[in-house]
Amino acid sequence: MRLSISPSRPLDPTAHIPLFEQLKECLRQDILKLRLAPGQKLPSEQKMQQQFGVSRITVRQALSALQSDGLIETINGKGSFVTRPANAPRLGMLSGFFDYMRSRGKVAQGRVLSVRKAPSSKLISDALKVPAGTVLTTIQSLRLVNDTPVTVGRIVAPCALAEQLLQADLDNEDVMTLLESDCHIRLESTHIEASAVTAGEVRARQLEIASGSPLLRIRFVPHDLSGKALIFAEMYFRPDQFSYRAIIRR
Amino acid sequence: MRLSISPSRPLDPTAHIPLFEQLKECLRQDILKLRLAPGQKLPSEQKMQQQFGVSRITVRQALSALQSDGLIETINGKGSFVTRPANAPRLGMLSGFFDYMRSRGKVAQGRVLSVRKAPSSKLISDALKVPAGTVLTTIQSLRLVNDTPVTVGRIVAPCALAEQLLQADLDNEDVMTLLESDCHIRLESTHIEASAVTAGEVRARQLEIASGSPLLRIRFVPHDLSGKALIFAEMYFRPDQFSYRAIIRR
DNA sequence: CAGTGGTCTAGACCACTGC
DNA sequence: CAGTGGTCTAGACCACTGA
Repeated sequence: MRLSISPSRPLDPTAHIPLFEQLKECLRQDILKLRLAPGQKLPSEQKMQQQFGVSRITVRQALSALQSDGLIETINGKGSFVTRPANAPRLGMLSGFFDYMRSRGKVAQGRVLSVRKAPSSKLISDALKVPAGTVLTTIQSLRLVNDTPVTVGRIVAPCALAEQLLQADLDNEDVMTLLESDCHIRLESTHIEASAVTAGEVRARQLEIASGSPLLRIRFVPHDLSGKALIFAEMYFRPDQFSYRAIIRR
Repeated sequence: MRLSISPSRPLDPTAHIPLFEQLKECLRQDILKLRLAPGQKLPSEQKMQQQFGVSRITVRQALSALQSDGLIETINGKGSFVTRPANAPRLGMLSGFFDYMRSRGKVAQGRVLSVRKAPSSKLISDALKVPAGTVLTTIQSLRLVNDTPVTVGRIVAPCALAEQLLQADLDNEDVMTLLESDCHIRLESTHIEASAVTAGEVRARQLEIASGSPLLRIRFVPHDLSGKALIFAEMYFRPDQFSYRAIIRR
C-alpha cells in the first residue's frame, strides 16, 4: 500500500519558510498534480508526523490551511480527503444553469450550433491574457427550457481545451461543471460582467423573440487555482425566462 | 486602563462546547455589540490566557477563527484589532459605484428624488422577510457621471434605517458603504439578481435616453452577520455607461 | 477494539514593533 | 529594551469511525 506523497523529507527547517507552509505547499502540489486524486484519502496525521518529522500541531496547521482553501475536507474518525472538484461551492448560479432548471422540474436542453477556429479579437485576448491573434476555438450554443429558447452564447477557449469540452456532454451540462468534472480543473474565481443589449436580427430569431427586445448579456471568465484565465464565455439571456442570481459573500 | 471584555471567566470547561468556540463567541459578541469598537485593540494573547484561564493555543484558535470571519486582523508585534467595517472586502463592484467612477477620474454625483413611506409589496416583504404590508420607506435616487445620468433606482428599508441613511451622505457615497461606515453594520453577504428590461417613459426621461432602450436592472439585498436582510435596492443602469462587474470566488 | 481526527496543556524560541 | 504575535514541540485525553 502506497499513499504516495512527494519525497519523505522535503522540509527544510533552516529555510525562512515556516514548516507548515512547506508541508502545505507540498500537499497542495500533490493535489494539483493529481498525485493525490480527488476523493483519495490523505495519510493520517500520525503518519505525516513521522514521515515529515514534525509535530502534530504543525501537520494540523497545514491541513487546516488546505481545508480553508477548499482542497481537502476532514472527517472525524475517518481521515482527510481530497475534495472532488464538483464538491466545490457553486460559482454563482451560472455554474448551475442546468441543475437550477432541473431542480425546478423543467426540462433543460443544450444544442451546439457551430464550432469555429479563428484568431482572437482584442476583447478576448485581453480577457484570456493571450497574445492578440492567437487562434482559439469558438463554440456557439443554444439552450432551451421546456422547448423555449432561453439563451444563446459562445464559449471561446484554447483549441485543446475546447476539444475536451466538445467530447464532454456540452448539451446537458454547464461549462463550469464540465471544467471541473471532465477536465479536472479546480476553479478559484470567476470574473463576471453583466450588461443589457438590444437583440439584433440573428439573436432575435434564435431566441424566438422580437428584434429590438432587451437581452441580458453576461460574460464570465473562470480562473483556475494558479490564476490562469481558462475560457471566455458570453451568454445572451431572454430576461422573461431567466435572471442571473448570485450570492456575494463578505 | 480597561480593555473591557465580558465577564472574566465565562468559559465552562464542563459544557459540551469547545473552549475556543466559547471564547470566540464571547469575543464575537463583544465586537457585534460594539463593546469592542472597530479599530480597537484586543487584549494581548497573554492577557486572555490569564483572564480566561486557557492555554495560548486555545486563545489563538479562537482568534484565528475570528480572523477568517473577517472580524479582526492581527499584526505581528502589535496585537489584534477589530476590523473597521469599511475594511471589509468589497461586495462586488456594486458597493463601489462612487469609488469606481472617481478612481477613473470621473465626477460622480447622486441626487435623492423622493422619499415615501408605504406598505411593502409582496416582492419586497419576501426579500426582507417582513410581514406583507409592513410600512417601509422608499428612497428614489438618481446618479450621474460627468453630468450624464447613469442610473435611477430605489432603496426600500425599514423606516428607522432609512432615516439613518438619509442623514448620511447619500449623494456622494454608496448605500453599502454607508451601511458599514455610518450605520456600523457588518455585511456578511449580498444576494444579487441581474436582468434586462425595456425603459418605459419615466425612466427613459430620467436617464435621458429613448424610451424602449434596454436597461440593466440589478436588485441587491445585503445581509448582516446574523443573516438578517437589511434593505432592498433596485437600480436601473444605462448599459452604455455602466456594466456590473464582480468577482466570485471559489 | 485500534485508528482517526478534535481539543487542550505547558513551555520554548524567534521576529517584529515601538519606546 | 519589553511587549507582541508567529512558529514549534511533546504529550495528553476525548469522541467518533469501522471492523
